[in-house]
Formats: sequence, C-alpha cells, structure tokens
Amino acid sequence: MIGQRVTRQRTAIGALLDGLGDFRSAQQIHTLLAERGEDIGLATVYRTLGAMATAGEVDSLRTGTGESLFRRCARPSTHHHHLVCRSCGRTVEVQGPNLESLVRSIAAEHGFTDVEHTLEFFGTCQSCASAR
Amino acid sequence: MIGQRVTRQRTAIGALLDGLGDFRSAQQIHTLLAERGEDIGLATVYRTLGAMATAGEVDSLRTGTGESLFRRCARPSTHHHHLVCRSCGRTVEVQGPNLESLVRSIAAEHGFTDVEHTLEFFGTCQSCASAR
DNA sequence: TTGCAAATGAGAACTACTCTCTATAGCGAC
DNA sequence: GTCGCTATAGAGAGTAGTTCTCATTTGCAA
Repeated sequence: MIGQRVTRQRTAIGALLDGLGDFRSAQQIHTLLAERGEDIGLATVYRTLGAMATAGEVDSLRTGTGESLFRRCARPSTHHHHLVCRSCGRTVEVQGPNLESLVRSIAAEHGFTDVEHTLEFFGTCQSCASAR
Repeated sequence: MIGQRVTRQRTAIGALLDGLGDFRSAQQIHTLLAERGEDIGLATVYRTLGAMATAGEVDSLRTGTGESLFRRCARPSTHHHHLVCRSCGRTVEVQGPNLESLVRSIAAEHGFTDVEHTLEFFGTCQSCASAR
C-alpha cells in the first residue's frame, strides 16, 4: 500500500474505495466508514487519501467549491479525464483529447517548465436531472 | 461596472486589475491595494471580484491548493485557457483545443446535461526557474 | 517478547472565504 | 445644494475543508 505498514484503517479505506465507483469527498468517505462500523479518525482518512493520491493509487480532483474528491480509478496509470455529476458524484471516465503535444508546444513557446494540466468535466447526470 | 454605483473601492480594484497582467488571489489584491494607500476591506475585495467574475469582467480560476485567482483578460468573452506560473502567477493566454464538440458528444453519450469543463495549465516560468 | 519507528486520533490550528449587521455614501429627485 | 432612499462598505464573527501537533498505540523485524 502506501507506507510500510498494513493497518486496519488503511485496509478499510482501500476496501471501501474498491466498492465505490464514484468520486467522494474525504468527509463522505469518513462517514461511510463510520456507517460500516469502522471508527477511523478524520485526520487519518485525509492522510491516507492524500498519500494514496500521491502514490497514484487513487485519482483526486477539486470541485468548483474547493473540495477534494477521491476515487479509485479503473486505469490509474493511463491518462484520462472525468465527467462528474455535480450533485451525486457519479463519475464516467472519458478519453480527453491528447494534450501532451499541445502541452509540450505551449511550454516551449513560453519558456515554461514542469507544465501540468487539469481538465475535468462537471455536469448533471440523468437521474439527478429527472429528480428535480 | 457591476451593480449600479461607482464607488472609490470598485474604481480602485478595477484600476489595479488593469495594471496587472497576471493572476492574483483576492488576498494579494487586497495587499496590493493597501500598498497603494487604498484601505479597502477584505470582504469588499472578495465581493467585488466575485461580482466581476460573474459578470464576465474578470477571469477566475482555482489553483491546486483551492485558492481563487483573478485576472482581467484581454479577451474576456472569447473562450480561452491559461498557462499560469505556479510561483509568481505570471500568465499567458493560450488557445486550447476546441472542446465544444467533445463536450457535446460526451454529454449526449452519458446522458449528462449542463456540462462545463475546466482546462488550465500550471508550470514554472523561465525567471522563476532560473531564480531557483 | 521486545523495541522502535510508523501510524493513529483528538482536538487545536489554519486558510480561504462568506455572512451579518450597522454605518456610510452614491445618485436621482427636488 | 440638500434630501432621502438604498446600494455598498467594513469589521469582525462564522464556516467549511483541511492540516498540524503531540501523546498514545501498534505493526513488525529481530
């Protein structure tokens, strides 16, 4: 997993993420764990999710309101983007345009290095739209 | 400008943004105003920038750390993206790929509506790279 | 079984932002 | 010019989300 030790907390967080298809906030994950009877500190949830995101084991993104969302992705290593429902978090992986060459050319053109990009799509999914 | 009244505060914020090419946070703008002798409340800076962003008078984006940055753009109405230096905020407007048709097709494919997208580039500019 | 560093948890702290409420001040009418 | 209405401003409290601190616990190699 992340560090060197396998703990009850990390195992529980990993297991929860495996059974969860959609993006969830750290707070939601904390609540879901509590509902499963896993009493894990919020700080530990944040720490673990952060470490997993750094290790590339989960994908993370930020909503327009500044909240971080996490999700275990089917294809963690390959580059992809997400279409996320802004009300329920339902997530679809989408194959974005290939931006690698664009990134390289704009970086070179303007003398920038270490250029990263963020591309995410937010919308309202069918069931949330009809629920309204 | 935004609402109906022209106030000292709004004029000062507008003038500052005009002389500023790069993305700045609300807090930085507040500090810059104070350095110019404009004693304007932080809440007013936030309110004004928020209103300007809603009105399309300034562009806003969020950094990876969840901070909102603001900038008066050369082409406010036309759709464009930004390459932003993560240490000094230096900004270049870039012509991104045309995502409109992609957005429409993925929205239709997955039954999503009101789909928006965010695409920003963050890097290190030449002077910040050599300063290190 | 022991020792020790990694990991946890509770709660304080922090950051960025928003709200509340009273005072101030644009600006159209006179 | 001045009056009056009400949009706007400012101070400071409040909020949400996240991170830090530090004492305690625990995984795991020896």
